[in-house]
Amino acid sequence: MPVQNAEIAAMFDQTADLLEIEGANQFRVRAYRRAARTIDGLPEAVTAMLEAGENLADLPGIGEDLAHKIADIVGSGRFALLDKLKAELPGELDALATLPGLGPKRVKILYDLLGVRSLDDLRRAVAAGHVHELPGFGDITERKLGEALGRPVGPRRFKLAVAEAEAQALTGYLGESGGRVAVAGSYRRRRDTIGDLDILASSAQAATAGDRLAAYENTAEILAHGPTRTTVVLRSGIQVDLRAVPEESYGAALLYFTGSKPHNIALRAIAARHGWKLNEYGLFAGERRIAGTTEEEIYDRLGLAYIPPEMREDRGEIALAQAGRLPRLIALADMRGDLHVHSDWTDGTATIADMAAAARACGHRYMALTDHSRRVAMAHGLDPDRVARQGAEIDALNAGLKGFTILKGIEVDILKDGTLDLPDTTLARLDIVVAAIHSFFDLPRDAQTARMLRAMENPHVSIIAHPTGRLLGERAPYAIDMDRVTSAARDLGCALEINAQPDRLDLNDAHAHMARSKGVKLAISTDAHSVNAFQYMRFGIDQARRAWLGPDDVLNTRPLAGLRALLGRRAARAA
DNA sequence: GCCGTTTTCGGCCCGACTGTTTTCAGTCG
Repeated sequence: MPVQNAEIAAMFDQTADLLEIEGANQFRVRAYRRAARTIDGLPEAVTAMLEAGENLADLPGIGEDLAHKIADIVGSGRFALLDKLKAELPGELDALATLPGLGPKRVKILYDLLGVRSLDDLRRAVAAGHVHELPGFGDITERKLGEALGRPVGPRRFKLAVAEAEAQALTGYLGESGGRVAVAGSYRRRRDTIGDLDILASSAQAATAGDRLAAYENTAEILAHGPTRTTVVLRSGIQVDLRAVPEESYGAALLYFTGSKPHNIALRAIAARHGWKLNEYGLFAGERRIAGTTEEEIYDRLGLAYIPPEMREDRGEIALAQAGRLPRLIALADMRGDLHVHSDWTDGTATIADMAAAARACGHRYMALTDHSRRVAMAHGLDPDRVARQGAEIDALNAGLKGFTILKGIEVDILKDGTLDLPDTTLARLDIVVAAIHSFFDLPRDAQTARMLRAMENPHVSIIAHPTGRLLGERAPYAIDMDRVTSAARDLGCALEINAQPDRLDLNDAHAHMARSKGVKLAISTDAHSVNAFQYMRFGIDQARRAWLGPDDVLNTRPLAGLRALLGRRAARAA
């Protein structure tokens, strides 16, 4: 099986971790991390790029040396430098460094002086009281490490929708004291999950915001509390970092704390090339502040078009902003319909009429009713007869609707062998066919990919729903070769879905970006099972913007006639 | 290890907070 981009990125990240522990040149460490981000964000498989004769050294952050190393990894499946580092630093030292308060230097001290190689080793050393005697350690550090070891391991991430509810309550409370309050960080970049909330407060008495956060009723623990920065953990477990900044630095601080970190580093490098300095207080020429009140003036001064937060990942957006060629990103207002909707005919909670009314209340002009097919027995999936009867009900409803249309659709199951759960004769009578996998999640990668491709080859299939099957925090995506799936989607004229359910957000941003770069059309749909679920559309829009999608990339920005034309083009191949 | 409006070597983003120190290193974002 060819080496995946994510595997190469993981190897480089681990190499960076271990190099750091060894005390290697920090810029060499950074080079590996940057290369890992580049590889991870590529729209195409590295193996395919090499086969096509492309020079990997042309990629940002990858030079001759790393290009050769990547080629070696692709050829052998192994990375010699990483193997060597693992031999020199056995155990799970990189995992140790994820504990709060432990970085590369202290991990090295623990390893050198106490032989600590794993979390269990450290647990024993703390219990034995050996840690506080080490240079650079003390009683407080030892106690905090003991506490951290007692908690579940791994950085906890929260779904965007969960973080949003928490953030809105908190900013409402903080805003009561006056001044501006904004949530920055990965929340503002609209990542699908959020590690912590970065909140910016600007007011005449800026420092009081920190005091208010410390006194917030949902604050469970105060980790740090200084004049400009306060860090707490809320009862929900979400960590909150609050920075209080003066009004004239608001834009610089918003830019800085929105990140991403690689984006900031790239901006600072541009500032440095002008002989300027960019920090969270402004853009400075010597002592003189030349920008900082707004993000816009900083981008402008650096010779860049304004980059929307969702694009700030250092995935090529800075070069586009320099050239004035940033794409016009899709917005919620562009959406004209929803193409994945359930009713109480299967596992939805509302009637078709009520769902249509709710979709219409969102400003939509159409919705595709796509209930489950018979294979999903638990949801009372539709057989051909019920599909026909449902179609009659939709005809009757449409006759009474003005300015809104219910499209006849189905979410048909993709069976284990890639055939579909309903006969072509049934599918042919529908306006739109959404196909999805709901079973056999653990097939081997090649088999799962072949299954998906076979389903896409059926010309009645308009859209593949939630193409990786992931449930955030609950179920990993099934093994599937998205490079091949997106290429097949392009070749076959089949669209892929960005499922807007906060638990799914599937395709994710990177895969949707890959699809867009190949010219594949996407549908952004809520998979609504209730009237309130149409509100989820905005989370799908978030991920679409992170994937650089514009209105033209998306099926359901089209007026109904335009949508029918696009769907018809696919169906015409069937005839 | 990368990279070039400082162009093939010598730089590489920058500041706050904590704990362990007694002027600062490490960590974090």
